Amino acid sequence: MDEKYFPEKIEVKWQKHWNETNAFGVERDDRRPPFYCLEMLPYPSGFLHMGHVRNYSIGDALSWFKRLQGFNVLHPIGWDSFGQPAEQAAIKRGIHPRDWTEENIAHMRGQLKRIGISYDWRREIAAHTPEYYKWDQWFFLKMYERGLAYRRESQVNWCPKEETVLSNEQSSGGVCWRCGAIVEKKNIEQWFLRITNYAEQLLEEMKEIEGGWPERVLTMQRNWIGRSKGAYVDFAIKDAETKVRVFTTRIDTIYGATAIVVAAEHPLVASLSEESQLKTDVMQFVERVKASAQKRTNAGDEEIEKEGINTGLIAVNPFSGEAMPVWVANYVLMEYGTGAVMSVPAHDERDFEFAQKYSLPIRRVIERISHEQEVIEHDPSREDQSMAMPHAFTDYGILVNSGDWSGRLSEDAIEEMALFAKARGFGEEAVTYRLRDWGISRQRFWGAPVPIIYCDRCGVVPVPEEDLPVTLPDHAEFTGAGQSPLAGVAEFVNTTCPKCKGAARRETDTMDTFIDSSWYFFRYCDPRNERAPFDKEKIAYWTPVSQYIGGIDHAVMHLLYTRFWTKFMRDIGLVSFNEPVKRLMTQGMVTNLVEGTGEWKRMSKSLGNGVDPDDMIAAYGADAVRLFVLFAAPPENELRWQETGIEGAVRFLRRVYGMIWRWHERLSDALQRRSDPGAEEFSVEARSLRRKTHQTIARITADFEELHFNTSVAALMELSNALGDFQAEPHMASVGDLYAVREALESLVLMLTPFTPHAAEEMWESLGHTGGILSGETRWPQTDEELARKEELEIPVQVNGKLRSRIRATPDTPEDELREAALGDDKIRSFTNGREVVKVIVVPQRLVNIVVR
RNA sequence: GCCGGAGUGGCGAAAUUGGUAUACGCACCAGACUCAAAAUCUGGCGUCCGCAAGGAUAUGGGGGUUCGAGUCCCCCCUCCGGCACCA
Repeated sequence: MDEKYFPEKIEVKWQKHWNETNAFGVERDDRRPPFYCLEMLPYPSGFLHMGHVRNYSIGDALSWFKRLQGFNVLHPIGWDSFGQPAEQAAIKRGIHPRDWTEENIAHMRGQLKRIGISYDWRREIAAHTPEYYKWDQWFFLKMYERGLAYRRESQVNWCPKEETVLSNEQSSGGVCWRCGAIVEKKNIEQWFLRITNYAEQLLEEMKEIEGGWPERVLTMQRNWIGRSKGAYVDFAIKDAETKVRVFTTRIDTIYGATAIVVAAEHPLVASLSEESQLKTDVMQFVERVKASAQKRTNAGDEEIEKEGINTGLIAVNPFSGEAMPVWVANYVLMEYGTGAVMSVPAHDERDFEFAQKYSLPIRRVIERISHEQEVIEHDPSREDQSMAMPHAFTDYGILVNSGDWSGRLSEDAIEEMALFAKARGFGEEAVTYRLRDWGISRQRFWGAPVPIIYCDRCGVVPVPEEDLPVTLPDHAEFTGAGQSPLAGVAEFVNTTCPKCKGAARRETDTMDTFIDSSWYFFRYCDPRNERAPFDKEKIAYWTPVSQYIGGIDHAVMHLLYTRFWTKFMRDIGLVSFNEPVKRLMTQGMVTNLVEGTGEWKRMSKSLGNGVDPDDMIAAYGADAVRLFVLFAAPPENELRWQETGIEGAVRFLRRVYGMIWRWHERLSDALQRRSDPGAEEFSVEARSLRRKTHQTIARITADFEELHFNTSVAALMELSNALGDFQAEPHMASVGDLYAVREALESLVLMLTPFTPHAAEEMWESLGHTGGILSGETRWPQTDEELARKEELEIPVQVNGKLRSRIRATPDTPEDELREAALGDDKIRSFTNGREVVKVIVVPQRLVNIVVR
């Protein structure tokens, strides 16, 4: 041990030690409890940023803690190495995506090792390797077999900048999740996964993770799935064989329907236009709406002005028999429900706005319950009055003007009217979802090829399992044009049909990279398996993931897909649980001041407020950086980067290191073989130090379970402050003193391990232990409740709830003694003098409150 | 608009879940060491009154429950995040 703390020296030394001893390598071991600590796998952009450092520091702290508690801790890392940036590099610089990706991985791997994150590196995986993406393709085939993967032409979200399709999740808010370009609509043939089959389960089984996942993530997923319970109702079209089906959550308002409104893309419009029954102005309107919908964005735009046109068709309300016009309008979405709605202006804001603009009748059919009597008896001109309403009345209430249904409550009518419709054959109860099927085709090179072959004779033919993987060619031309570069590689495209052996073509689209990340953490459990994605027994031991840590940006995309994937894996018998992740923590972002603005913003190159982890490690050491990152804020909060904060972390480490230096010789030789001192050998100060030690252990152990790292560090600082205040000089210390100091230092060092593993290893060695912290029987320190108990307490005494004095007591001073001591206290007497004591509240070990009048 | 989260010193934040509000750290101020600076160490640090002892006051605002509220209940305000013509 050096006298001074030299992080660069210590860190290299222990990283080498861990590497040589395979310190973090684990295997399935049925005698030990597993703990699976997982951080979201990084995209190999080339450089680690502070967000990564924070993510992995959190995971590493938890991993070390669980490891020291005796768990068999799986802590792996890998690379989400397919995707767009590699292909951009290929287009711009003519470098093959694979070369670019692998160079980046090599560099980032080195960075991770320099931070000293305790990964089992033997389990490292990368999505772009055929050994990995073979299983992406395998899963695709399994879904195809079960009808969960299908191909259809549809309007998709198209990123004009990247020239590729985006899934619904990836174009949330009308902009590309990656580059921020405004998303366009385009019709294209592509592959989908039937995630909507799992909509109900994705919602229902959330119950199992409530409490373990942040509320806001669950809420976002709930909103995204967007379950809505209501009913379908069929409106017949007059003088035609056809009818139009609407979806409504408010069937109770159906007597107030004064029009049917359909989307521009609605089949009714198309079919009638073919028969030339539609007027040309309607046709023109429909084309105009369709065209503007393609350009439409809702990224911060104002609400689009509602527009519509009367088709001249007449629909018939199946409940009332009333006839009403059919309109086409831009505010009805083809993608949701049936693409047709019944317009009830009196009870829906949008319909109200539309009706006002086009002077459609507004008829009130629900009244507020409290005014029920008045309304029915004193308001004969109700219809006229409701014409003047400034807003729609959207609450539940009581039905009026609704034929036989008048007088019913909305809640009851909603159920009964749907049943009635079903009995009469013109409708039924229905549940709709906002969730759409997952479009996974990408017109890109750098992804897993969709394992499908098109044969002129046999049609769509899946690649046989034994022919997997369908590998990417070594050469392709990267032009950036709007189709997959694979289409230009003849030896890839041209193949033989697995069925008829005739000439055939391969699918040239690749799969969304979110497929890679939907199941990667299962692969970590068995990363080199060549016969299956993983061994079932192995994942049964390790999964579900005990704790997952990552950014909030994946709250909907990745975390929804992986839940879906797990449910599918369950259905084909690969796992026996519903949810892949028991506990999720979403870390806050790392921000830095943007120069000249006074604003804290996420670190980024373009804002010039980025901080390079390598620079920080070079300046302060990895341990100090990690300590600061975990101490400065609770993990889910924003972390404001402050270099003075790191300096504080270094100061603390130097202080602790200095204390070890001061004591280590005396402690390691004098106490090594001595049995525990008797109680009488401990001075008051030594007993007090031991108390602090054991209180700290208890506190930190509890904090770790809740991932409260910041308060853990604070507690360690307190313990080190207590050690600093401990007066004895090493050479004069009594046996009791030495024992107490040793206990405090060893506990301090062990509990520092999750935060500053390199420094902890070094100090642990200085205290006379060989082979490293993980060797032998080293364990997280245990609290001795007896020693942690306070010997003497200061009990606050309040008069009428205000603190007025304190009295000394022991933890087992009986209640009445506390009461007498409080009442007898001089200061208290000055407040109670001449007043009547009404009541004395004594909370043992806590406080006394005297109520006077 | 709907849903979720949060408002505590100059700043990041604590508060054993109803019991001493502001732990720990950063910044700042004073002192020691130094020719000086840095580093280090010691002390101070919510606000107001006071030389002090001490007192008053304070957890976004208002009300309530309670012996006692940052914490529980009601109303309001502000900020952050998500979704948004979803019928």
